[in-house]
Amino acid sequence: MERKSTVTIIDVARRAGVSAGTVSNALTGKRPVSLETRERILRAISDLGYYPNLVARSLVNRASKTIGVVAYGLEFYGPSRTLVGIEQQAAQLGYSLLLDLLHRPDTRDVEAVLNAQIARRVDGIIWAVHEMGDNRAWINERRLHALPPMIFLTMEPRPGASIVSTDNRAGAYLATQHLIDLGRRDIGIICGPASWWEVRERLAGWSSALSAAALESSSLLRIEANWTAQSGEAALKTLLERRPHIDAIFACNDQIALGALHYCHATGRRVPDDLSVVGFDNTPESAYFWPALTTVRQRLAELGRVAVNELHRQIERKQSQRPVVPVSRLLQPELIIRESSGKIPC
Amino acid sequence: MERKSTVTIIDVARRAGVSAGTVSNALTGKRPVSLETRERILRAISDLGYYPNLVARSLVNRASKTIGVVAYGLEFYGPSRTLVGIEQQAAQLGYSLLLDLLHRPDTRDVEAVLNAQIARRVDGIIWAVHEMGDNRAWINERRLHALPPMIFLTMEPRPGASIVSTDNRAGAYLATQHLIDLGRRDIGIICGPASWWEVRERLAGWSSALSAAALESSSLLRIEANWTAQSGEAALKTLLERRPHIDAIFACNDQIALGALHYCHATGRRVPDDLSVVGFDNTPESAYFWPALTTVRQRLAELGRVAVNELHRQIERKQSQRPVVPVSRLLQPELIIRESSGKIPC
DNA sequence: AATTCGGTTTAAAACGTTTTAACTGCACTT
DNA sequence: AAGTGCAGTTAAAACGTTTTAAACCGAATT
Repeated sequence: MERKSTVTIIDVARRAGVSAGTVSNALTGKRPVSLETRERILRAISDLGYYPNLVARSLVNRASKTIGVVAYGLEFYGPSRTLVGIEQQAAQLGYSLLLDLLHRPDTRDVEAVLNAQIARRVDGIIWAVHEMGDNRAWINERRLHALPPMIFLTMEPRPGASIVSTDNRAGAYLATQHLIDLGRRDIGIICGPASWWEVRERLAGWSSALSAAALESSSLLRIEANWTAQSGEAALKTLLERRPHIDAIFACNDQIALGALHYCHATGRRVPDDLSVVGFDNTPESAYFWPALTTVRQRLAELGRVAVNELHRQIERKQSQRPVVPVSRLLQPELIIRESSGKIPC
Repeated sequence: MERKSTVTIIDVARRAGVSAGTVSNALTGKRPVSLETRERILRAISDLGYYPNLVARSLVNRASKTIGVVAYGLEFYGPSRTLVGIEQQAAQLGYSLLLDLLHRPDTRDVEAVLNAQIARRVDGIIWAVHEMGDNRAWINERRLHALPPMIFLTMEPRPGASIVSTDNRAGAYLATQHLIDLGRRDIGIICGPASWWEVRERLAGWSSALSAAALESSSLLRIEANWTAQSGEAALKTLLERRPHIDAIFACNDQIALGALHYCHATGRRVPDDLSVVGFDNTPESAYFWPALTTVRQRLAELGRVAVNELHRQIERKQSQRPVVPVSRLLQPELIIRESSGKIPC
């Protein structure tokens, strides 16, 4: 069990009185090795404390059993939760993770990071940077074809691209419909930056629920925040100055909702009676906001796991020379009803 | 700029009418190449769209420009924030990150993950799993000596180990002293699991501040929670049943504090008048709790950056055959005073 | 004129695996 | 008795770099 300076497959071969190729075969099981020599080899391996050098293996295999992950905003709940899901499933399937973070989400110039990952011979890439602005301008079918298999998270459908995403539109619809069902009639939305695709989807869900109920969804009821509690508080203030009789708010994430709750407390508004509030994400803390937050649950870890599974399938197809067909998946969110939303008091 | 199936350094050499070694020299700059041939080489590189294969480079260099990160609990604020710091500084210094997550924080059997990282020839490892129970039993000076350079986060000092950590004891002392200064006399603590080293440190800080002020720090004033808001709420309930006249709480993280606030609201206690609450971490949301939370700020991203810098230094020393001397660093936290703590009302 | 020298360049040998193609025995057919 | 197959093994050739040791060349020194 001693780990010497560095013991190679040749040392093992020598000690087992066999050739390096045979040791390799015993290890990978790709071709048969007699029981007796296998045992001798295994003993030699444990005697010497041999552990195969995966770098050398990657070089000859032209595959590294590594998935590249490109992410942004890991300090936020959504992305980090998703990463956990990615790692779990990757580990399950025997992959390691090579992690790169973008420092700005709207980076158009992705060549450097893409090249760095490819240079390390990742078998596939999960692009976990949300779509916003034109940070997807570099994607086209021809380009994708020249790259290793890729899965994009949270992105507008595009020919040739495999996408895994929460159904944001459905989630926003659920939240809004819930408020309508409670008798709310003036339902505002505090959304994230409209340059984000998922925000536009949530806006669409909100406004289609309102239209279906013949309620107003004018842009006067809509205001942008930047995902933080601070911006949520400021947004609600502005919105209420503009439309004082708003009786419900759909906040596009739980932090924004938290800021909104804070503003209500500070100005003496009662939640849910005067103003009902619904968030999005179902962060663990949201159940302990005051009052406990009604919100839309995304299965973020599941998102990551699904992405890895799909990527794995594509990698296997590619390595066996079969054609890779892009597949996209939409995950359905779910409404969690708590105490920040309620009927209009009589 | 065409990316062919795979273009190697030999293709470049051929096109530039030069040997592979010279291309390598031009690229790495390790030995001189005449201006004229360098230009020819660079042109060939861009003509062919060549990008060096880092796997091959790692094999011969026996160094991968990769840092291994072993973490736990990435879905929580602390660890994910730290990881962002690690990534930033690593990218700055030209390292990639190989990420492995433990699924249980108290895993004693770390051989598998350690071996996997070493097999991929990481240049160094950041062990970002907090110390708890005996999950550090495997560490000893001899063992460390046989491993690549390692930095441990948040761990009790040990001979031979390099450690980077927040000064948890000092942070707890700050929080408690603040409550004492406000005139509070019955100061409880809701801590995380006492098997965690950082929790024991915070307990020590709390009790030493109380002792210094000649106040009680009996175990009746102390209760454990499991870091979640839910457990924080339950803990405060129990604590108040046991000691009804408690007038201040130091919560060992912001989530626990959130749960405590929630319980106060639910039972009609006024914060900060009836009960002052101080948290730990300074999560972005804590400023928007109701009331805004007084808390202890840890510089988590900085923690990660410091760890990478120190690891980098050790890697360089090791690669140039100089002795690697372990170095530990304690980062000082800072008290952020908001509205959840206040003087005893007259 | 012969020697030395420093800047460039190169062919070949690593790095540690897997794969290929060939070669054993040996049992089984014909 | 010769041929066929098959399980097991091996030496050598990849994989795509960097490094080593040697060689080259023109200028400067003796």
